[in-house]
Amino acid sequence: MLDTPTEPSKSSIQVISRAVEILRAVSALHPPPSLGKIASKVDLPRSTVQRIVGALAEEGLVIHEQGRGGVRLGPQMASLAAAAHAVMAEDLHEILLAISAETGETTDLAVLRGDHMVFVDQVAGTQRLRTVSSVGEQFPLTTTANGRSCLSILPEALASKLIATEIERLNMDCAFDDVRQIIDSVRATGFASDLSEHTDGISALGFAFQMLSGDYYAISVPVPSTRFDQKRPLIEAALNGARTRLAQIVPGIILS
Amino acid sequence: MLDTPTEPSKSSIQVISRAVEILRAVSALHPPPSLGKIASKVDLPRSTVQRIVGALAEEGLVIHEQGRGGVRLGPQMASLAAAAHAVMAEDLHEILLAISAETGETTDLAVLRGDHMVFVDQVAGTQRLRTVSSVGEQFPLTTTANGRSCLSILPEALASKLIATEIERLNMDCAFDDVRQIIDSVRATGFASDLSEHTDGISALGFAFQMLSGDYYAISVPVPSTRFDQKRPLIEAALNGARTRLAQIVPGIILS
DNA sequence: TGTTTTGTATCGTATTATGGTACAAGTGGT
DNA sequence: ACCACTTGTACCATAATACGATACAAAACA
Repeated sequence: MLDTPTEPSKSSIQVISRAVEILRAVSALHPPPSLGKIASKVDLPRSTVQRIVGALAEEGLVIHEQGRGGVRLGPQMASLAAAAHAVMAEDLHEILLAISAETGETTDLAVLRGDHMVFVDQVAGTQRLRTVSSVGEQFPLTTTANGRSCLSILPEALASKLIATEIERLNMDCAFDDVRQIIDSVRATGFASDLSEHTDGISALGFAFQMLSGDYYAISVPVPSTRFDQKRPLIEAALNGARTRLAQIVPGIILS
Repeated sequence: MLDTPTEPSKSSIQVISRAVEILRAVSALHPPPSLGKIASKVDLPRSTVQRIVGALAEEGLVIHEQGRGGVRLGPQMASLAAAAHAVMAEDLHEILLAISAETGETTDLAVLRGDHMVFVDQVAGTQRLRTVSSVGEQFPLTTTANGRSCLSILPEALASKLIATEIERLNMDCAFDDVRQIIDSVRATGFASDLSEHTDGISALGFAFQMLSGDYYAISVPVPSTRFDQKRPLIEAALNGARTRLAQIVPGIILS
């Protein structure tokens, strides 16, 4: 039909491909687009767009703006979204379990929310002496392994802003460039560490990734500083395993 | 092809309907289902399911579990999900704007997270003397309008548990049944109120709803108690307008 | 007023998805 | 070891399916 030089467009159902393309267009175009706008954006006949949008609307994936024309993502989209989120949460939890099993240490999952890291999941370690922190707790960015790892993959401007505000907020005695240097070394090694800098006696190792939803997550393994050096290779191996696992289940994910 | 006594299945693209059905099946079946499982669940030939799943996989909406078979919701689903969430947030913000314009008062949006209400959005009122609270703040359930409205639409068991724990946590002097009675009256009137019970001098009126994502939200209008009685009819009207607006843009929404 | 864009509907055509069938690999039971 | 069953993958003739040009009323823009 149309030569597609950019996309091989292998063998699959065209309608679904087109429908997804339309959904993307709807979510991208900001004043709720009309059928014509969508048609020109995805380069399809208006009538074709009409049918597909009609089908999507019947499923509740899009809704026709009441009154004047316009198509927006619908509530059923959010419903499926929630399901997808739950699945990802499960996947991440399994990854935490694996890390914890390999290292015997506690493993944490945190997400960047505003200017804090917020713990959203945790798997306790099997060691007698183990670190504790609770889901929902908030942590700073510049002094923790997960915060630092997130900073290392954030856009330059945003990272700088967050660092500056946190230095001011916490009245830290370190200089802005000190933090920058730490972040640079995180980028170089792929791992962020925290050597008793946030909590005395606790060190941590971690890495970060950005979900396709746009959220920044970080996995970190905090351990008592007394055995940190000894266990570090083991933890790094486990974290690398988690990284490859993540890359498998989320193609195109941005890893630290 | 097949008689569909339950569903008229008007005129639309079957593939999309089937694809959505399959997506739902994938998200519902808990051990990541195989093609066969999906096929029997949605009552379609395996080969058909294979093609559709293949197409969905090419779009990243589902992924084949590595190793042994199994289909899960994919990362692109979460991506679209995030877009849908953003759209809903915009819609809600517009509703807040409308309420605030109609009443001249501040309007808040809160979501139930764990055992707290968390403010997620706010539109400031135009009155000289206006209430203030900040996004991210947390509020208890039993003494606030938005908390009470959420309790009124929560499943009975969960609501009871949350009420009990909060009474204990806050060392409240009121009895469990007192709160239950308040919630019952919320159910009867459709509005939850807070008459200077949470913050002295501030009263509020609100209602709650459950998004298709499963989250419980509440919209509330806090006003200085001095003018609460006078403005109450106006606020109720504005809130009712918001309710109908919500029902329009989110068909099937559960309102308080 | 005229002109463009909106949503909606119809309809003949051939492109499209269909689903029956088949095969190799792997699993669980006996 | 076996068999029975399910897994993912592939092929292909068929007709049902989605296609898209065309048309129309209404509303928005100029």
